[in-house]
Amino acid sequence: MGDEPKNRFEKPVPTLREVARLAAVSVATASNALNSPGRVSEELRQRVQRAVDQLGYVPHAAAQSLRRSRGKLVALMVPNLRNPFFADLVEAVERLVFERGYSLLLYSSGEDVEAEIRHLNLLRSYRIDGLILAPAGRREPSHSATLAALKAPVVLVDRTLDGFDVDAVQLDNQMAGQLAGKHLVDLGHRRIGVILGSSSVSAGRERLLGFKEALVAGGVVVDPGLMREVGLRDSRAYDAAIELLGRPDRPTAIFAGHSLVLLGVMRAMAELGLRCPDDVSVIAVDDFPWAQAMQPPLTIVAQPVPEMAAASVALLFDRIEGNEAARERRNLLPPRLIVRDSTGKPPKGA
Amino acid sequence: MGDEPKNRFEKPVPTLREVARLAAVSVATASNALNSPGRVSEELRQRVQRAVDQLGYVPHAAAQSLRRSRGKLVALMVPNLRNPFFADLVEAVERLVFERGYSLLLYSSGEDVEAEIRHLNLLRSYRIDGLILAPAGRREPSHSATLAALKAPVVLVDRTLDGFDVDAVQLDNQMAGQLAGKHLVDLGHRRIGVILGSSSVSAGRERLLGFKEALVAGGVVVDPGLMREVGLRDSRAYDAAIELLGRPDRPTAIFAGHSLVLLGVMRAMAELGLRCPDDVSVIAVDDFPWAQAMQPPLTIVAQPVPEMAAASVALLFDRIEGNEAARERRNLLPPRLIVRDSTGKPPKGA
DNA sequence: CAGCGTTTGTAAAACGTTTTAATGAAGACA
DNA sequence: TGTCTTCATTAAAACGTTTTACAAACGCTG
Repeated sequence: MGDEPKNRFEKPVPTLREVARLAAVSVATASNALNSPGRVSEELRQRVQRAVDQLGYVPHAAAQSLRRSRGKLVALMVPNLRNPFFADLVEAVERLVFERGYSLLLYSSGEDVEAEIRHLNLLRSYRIDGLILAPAGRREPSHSATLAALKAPVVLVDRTLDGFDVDAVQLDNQMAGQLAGKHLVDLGHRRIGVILGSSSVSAGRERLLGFKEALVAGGVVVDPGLMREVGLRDSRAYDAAIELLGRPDRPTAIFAGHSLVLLGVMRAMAELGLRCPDDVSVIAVDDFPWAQAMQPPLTIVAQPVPEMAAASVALLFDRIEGNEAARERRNLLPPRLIVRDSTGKPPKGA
Repeated sequence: MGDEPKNRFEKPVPTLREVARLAAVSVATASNALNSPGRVSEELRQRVQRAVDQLGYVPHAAAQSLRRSRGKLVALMVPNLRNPFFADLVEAVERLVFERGYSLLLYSSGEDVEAEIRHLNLLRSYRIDGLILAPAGRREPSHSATLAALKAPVVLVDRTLDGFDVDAVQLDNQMAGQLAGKHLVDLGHRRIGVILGSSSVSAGRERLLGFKEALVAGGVVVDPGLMREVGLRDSRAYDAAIELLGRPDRPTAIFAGHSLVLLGVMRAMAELGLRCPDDVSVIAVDDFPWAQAMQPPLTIVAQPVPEMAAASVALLFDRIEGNEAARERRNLLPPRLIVRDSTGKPPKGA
């Protein structure tokens, strides 16, 4: 009954025109009062401000974005939010981006390069100001064109796309591998298993490289038979661990490429009734909240996530704000070895 | 060197005008060909399509959003990405939203109601089509106005805002509490400690309510002295657990309100050298990947995260697509008890 | 008071779309 | 043949801003 508008939302959103009318100035003046207060007398500025407050005016981002060509919009794409490293990264990036008055478009590629490309294409519509990308995997031929089509600065984080000249922020993965390798060698391990996420992502390759270096430097021969490369699904890490730890001459220590692999390894050890570190020492890259609540608390090579987030955002906004000067910059951040109780001397018999 | 444009991005993004020109039709026809193919002859449709492909045209979301009043933009705000429950939720929601051709603006309130309000206000500019909100805490006076100012449908998830008539998707938290309580009572526990996140979030209150019901139904008296309410920071859960488990008549079982609390409890038990479940049984709400890799694997009341995500998105798009019919709908999803090894009979002496 | 730079304000164009209303062409009908 | 429909196409207005270019008013200087 009645002639009330069926529309659920009573009053339309106030526009700048109405603000201007209420303040008895032109639209141009209203706009100036808000954006370049210098161009307008103090009196009018206040009048406009009052009108804004009274009406609860908020600028229409789409209209602004159309006119300027800046949408105050930044995109972040990660492979997988279930990986605590990326969850932390997203949380930190969101905070920093918000502080600058920007909003964050979030995409998850699900570790699937094709999905990644599809997402990037949808993204084109939004005319984002910049993109922070943790790529799903190795560089695809289409990457180049797709990213260029964005026409916005790109910062790569965590993983790189080979031969791609954009800014990048990464863990010093080689050093991370070295830290882990040296730690195990120093403890006296000589037969060491490695389970890697995927060597098709740059981070994995480099971690392995550093790890091998450390072993060689410690006079340990690296046995290719003790290395496994699982995809990015943890169940496969579990299988690999079962197989590696089930053999008669099982390794005395395992190096896991990242925390999701570690998850599989720990499940496998529980399954096989192996004790840590008494039977097998375990170390991995990627700290995460649960690492210190495990029994035993896990020895980890930690990534400085807040610093990585800060560096990515800083690099990105540097470009956004038009500092075209430098060519691409690569920002390597140092890992930190956190020794807890999952690593110890190898068992006597071994 | 020479007279190349200094601008880093060579060609400007193609516009619909240029598509139209290339296809030798008017802009209107080009637009129609893309949006309402029925209104245009097949021949022209194809010509336009070819031009689009050739130029790599992508519509300008801001311009579209200005003209229609639909931006293909949905916002999701969660309290904290470090909580694996929310990480999973975001991942699932992103996928579903993307499938519908929308993009996701992500915000994290950091469990801070004031930040939440600030975020919501920034959000107003974007004229989003809808919002999925997991509120940081209890309802604030400003919530009502702030959400209304969004002028977009809102779906609450995980937590509700009391007395707020919007669609909501939640775990049946009371049942979750009951499940946990009944499980412990059935095992024979009588002195049971409870550590809750915060009773100012609806989920916490309801879990506690159900838990008590189960105890009472099992003829167990609930001892208020064994209940602790910690904020949302895990360190406080740790302190509470240390205190509760340090007393001479320590409880034989602990019920943790959610996984971050559980984290504190497990650290405390390690600290105190208590074995699980031999000394103390532990159960919590919120499954997470690491729960089954712990020693022992943890008994958990799991939330059906994918279903919750699907329900929220479905409810939201139902509104977005204009089904105003119903009044608010509340969608309670059932929890599932996953019995692993962290719960057992109480120790003999107790 | 003429000339001139400086403020302060505004009208109007522009951004890239969608949509409404108008145009014209081609058949159908008498 | 003229009129009436239908259909495909388009010109132009609109969405809510920012910005450019100009006008008016003011304060100086000589």
